[in-house]
Amino acid sequence: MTERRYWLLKSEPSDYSFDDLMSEEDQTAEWDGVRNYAARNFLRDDIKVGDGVLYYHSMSKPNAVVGTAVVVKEGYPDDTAWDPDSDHPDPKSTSDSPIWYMVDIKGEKALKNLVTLQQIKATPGLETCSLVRISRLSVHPITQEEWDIIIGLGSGG
DNA sequence: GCCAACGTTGGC
DNA sequence: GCCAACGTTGGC
Repeated sequence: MTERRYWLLKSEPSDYSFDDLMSEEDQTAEWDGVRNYAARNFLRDDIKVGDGVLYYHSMSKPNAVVGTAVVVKEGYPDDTAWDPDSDHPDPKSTSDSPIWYMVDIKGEKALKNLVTLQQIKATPGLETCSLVRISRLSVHPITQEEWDIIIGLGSGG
């Protein structure tokens, strides 16, 4: 019995925004460029096809969850690591022994209302979520309860 | 294996 | 631009 899990993925909108994702063919993109071991482990080991994704804009005005997506391909080697022309090359990672992993996600829909970091910090049930506690991580596991609260806030209810 | 120095992320 | 938090690196 596989249980659906939920994740929060961070991106700087000036780098790759939720609108950029929704503009892709099939609204699908590789989630590449993660160069942090904790985040890598989630991408490689834990994120499965069908898992729910909250798309969060960092370094933005405002910093906020802006939309939802779904995982359509699970952990596979991030080939941008050994592309010297990519944005995040890492010569230690090779196609024979990859270090970094990525997943593919498909954008679903923009939230009706942004759910800002301020709101998240001020909302009972969210104030201890991973995003608040470990702000530097780019991939966060979230619970179903946290997912439900954020979706509720985001749909204006 | 410890720890200091340094680099990066990201909120403010 | 500053600073806190945390990861990585390298000397010992």
